[in-house]
Amino acid sequence: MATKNKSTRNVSHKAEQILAGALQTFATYGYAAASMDRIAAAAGVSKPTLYNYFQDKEGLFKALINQFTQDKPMAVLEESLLLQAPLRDSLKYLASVLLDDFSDKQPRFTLIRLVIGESERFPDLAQTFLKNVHKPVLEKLSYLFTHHPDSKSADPKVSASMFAGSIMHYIITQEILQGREIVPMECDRFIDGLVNVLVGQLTSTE
Amino acid sequence: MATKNKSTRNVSHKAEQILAGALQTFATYGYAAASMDRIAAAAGVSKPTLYNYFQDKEGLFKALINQFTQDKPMAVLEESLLLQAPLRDSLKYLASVLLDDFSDKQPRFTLIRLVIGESERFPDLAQTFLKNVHKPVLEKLSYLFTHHPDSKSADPKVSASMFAGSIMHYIITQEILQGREIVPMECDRFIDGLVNVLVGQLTSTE
DNA sequence: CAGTAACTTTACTAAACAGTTTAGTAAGTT
DNA sequence: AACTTACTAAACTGTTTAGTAAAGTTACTG
Repeated sequence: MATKNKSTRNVSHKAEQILAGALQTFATYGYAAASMDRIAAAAGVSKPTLYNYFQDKEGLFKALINQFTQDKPMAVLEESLLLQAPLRDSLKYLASVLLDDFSDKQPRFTLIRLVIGESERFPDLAQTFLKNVHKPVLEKLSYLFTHHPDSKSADPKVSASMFAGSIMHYIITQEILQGREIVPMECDRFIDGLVNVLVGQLTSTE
Repeated sequence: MATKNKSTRNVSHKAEQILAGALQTFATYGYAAASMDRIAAAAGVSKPTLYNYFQDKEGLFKALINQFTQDKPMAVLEESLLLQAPLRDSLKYLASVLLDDFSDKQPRFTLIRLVIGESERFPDLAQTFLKNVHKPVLEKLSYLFTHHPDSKSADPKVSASMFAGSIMHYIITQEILQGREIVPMECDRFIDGLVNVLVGQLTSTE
């Protein structure tokens, strides 16, 4: 009785199973080259079951991307806490959260690659990504650069964009484009330098 | 007699014609969903001619991407000139070159999208992009942050990465993901703020 | 004029694809 | 036992695909 209860509480267990297989397959092949047969096989599910849970390939893809854009990466972090800690520490913590801490890491990077790569064919997914994932991050950073006592930022929105942009660019070049050998940059060194530039490196030697 | 000379001097005119059609088609559909028939039609060329100039679809795609990674965006800019001008001006000029000046703009952004989107299937193209396009930009910026008298950068490589990363991120969010409405940011304000943070905004009010 | 090279149109093959249908199975419910 | 729900495996439809082959067309060249 530990392994079953097929149709009782498992209302959407199959749906999650399908989404997991879809993520793996879309990540490997991209949207167009990922066949529904392969997705079904990767999910351990028959093809008609795919169409039982999702209307068509497009619907499955959109559901997959939308699922990822639901869980905001930094919702955990209270603004009040970030304002109490030294700005340097808060930013370092935010950087580490965005870069690799918890949350499996690789699926998130895959999502970014898919959203960018298919943005011409699925522009609404790009908009959703910006609205649900990117914009909240920017706003939290802007709030921090505006209200934190340590901040001397002349333009908090630009500072926020630089912070988020530098990190997203780091993810793209190092993880997505696999540039660890061609343009090497150690993660901690990057975070340190990034925070130093944005908050001023005066307090570090003291 | 003004329109023809079919096989005389036009040694690779057809090849360029095909590449132009391929760019347009790959940009619209992505790699997998761009059919050779559509590419031929877009290029104004018959399908067998495609295969006369390129071995197969993969070869055509690689040739297209490699063509773009040949012309470095900042090869024009002499290091000596950049060192003589105020750092602020040099950086602003570099930013405007990377963001929109000359070079049609849109094809370059399309290239970035394709390289990112297909990086799983064509990892060697991603490597070529990093080596031929991204790395030279980083090195020129590093050189500038290291040797320019105005520069007080504690870690020039990180400063270079922040500069290039912020601009690439701006291109991705604003142009590729079409975020002008959701996360608006005026281009000049962004460049000004970016340069101010990286060189210090002291000299601007004076 | 004959020849050649580059191209065209047309037609084809073999495979893969999205999506559907059919037939059948395993389980829980009444 | 009969019914329902949820699934599976397999075959099938119609379309699209990459890539090739054949035969005709155009224009330059000797």
